[in-house]
Amino acid sequence: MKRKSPHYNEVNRFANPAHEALMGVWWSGLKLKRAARAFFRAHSVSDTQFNALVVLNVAGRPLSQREMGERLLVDKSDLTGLVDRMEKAGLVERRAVAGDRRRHAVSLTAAGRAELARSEPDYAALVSRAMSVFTRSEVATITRLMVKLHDSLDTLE
Amino acid sequence: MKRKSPHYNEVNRFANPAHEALMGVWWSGLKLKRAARAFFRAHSVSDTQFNALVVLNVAGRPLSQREMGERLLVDKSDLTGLVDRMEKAGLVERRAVAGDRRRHAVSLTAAGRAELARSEPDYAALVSRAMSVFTRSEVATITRLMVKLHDSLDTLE
DNA sequence: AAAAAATAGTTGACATATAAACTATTGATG
DNA sequence: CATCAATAGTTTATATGTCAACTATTTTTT
Repeated sequence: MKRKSPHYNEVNRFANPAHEALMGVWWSGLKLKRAARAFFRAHSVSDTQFNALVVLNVAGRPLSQREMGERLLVDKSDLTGLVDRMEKAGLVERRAVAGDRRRHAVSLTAAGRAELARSEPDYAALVSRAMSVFTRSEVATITRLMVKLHDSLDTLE
Repeated sequence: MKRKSPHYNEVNRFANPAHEALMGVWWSGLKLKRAARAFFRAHSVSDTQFNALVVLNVAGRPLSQREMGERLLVDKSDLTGLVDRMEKAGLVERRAVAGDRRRHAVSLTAAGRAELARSEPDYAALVSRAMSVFTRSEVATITRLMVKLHDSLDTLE
């Protein structure tokens, strides 16, 4: 199987090993996004919308748009359009929140749950395939190092 | 220093360790993008444009838009707008390619080189700060595992 | 309680990203 | 060389993402 694009560390010559490692994560993130996008093109939701469905499902309760934004790592202003599109597609619904008229409670509809059930098995298979090159120990290492990077990036701001 | 957002592995409960690891990379990529965006807001280029300048500089020769797209992992159609904006800002220029009238050769201008020289030291400092939580060995591990993931994702398509 | 600050969401302006359809050009193949 | 395929770039439509300014509402402070 041929590579479509050069490696980031072939394109660049990194003087700083830390920079090389960071760019590896950056590029992997981009590649994951592209792979997810390509995968979800065959489904009736985008990767972003799928993630939103997962977030709502995992929460197990309606979430405000702010809460969704926190969990999806996107700006609150993006939720307006995203929830609009998903509501139009019948995947979620907005409801009024008793006691706070600023807030909307966003929840899954039956159709949203159905779409999630339809996509998840294929998605899980894709993830397994992508990660099959790693040993169990390497998988654990990735998780540990990414949590560490996560924390480091949070303290940067 | 307080965390602004919950960990991805707090928000989700992953049944599959491989999925958890993959989401760690996904979220780190998102966080890196956000950090880069915030950093470059103080400069006269965006993070995407900075990366484009780096790619041109590392190549050491004019690149076609297709070549830039390959190295930046974006679709060729995005290069039209990106190069437009950068050309308007005086950072790069398009020139005709002798022998192929389809192609444009995109190269850095003096202003582009100057912007790169101005941004790079601060950027390098930021990278060092973000990666300072890792040992030398961990840095090498990240690079190794990300190259492996890279290859795995390429063979998926 | 009145004033000030914080919060939730929307809007508008813009940058970025993809896919599909299109034009122009070049290369490959009979 | 004549046709057909591939390539480079643009355009258009749509989705995603950010920020700043704004409205409405709630909470905090005084």
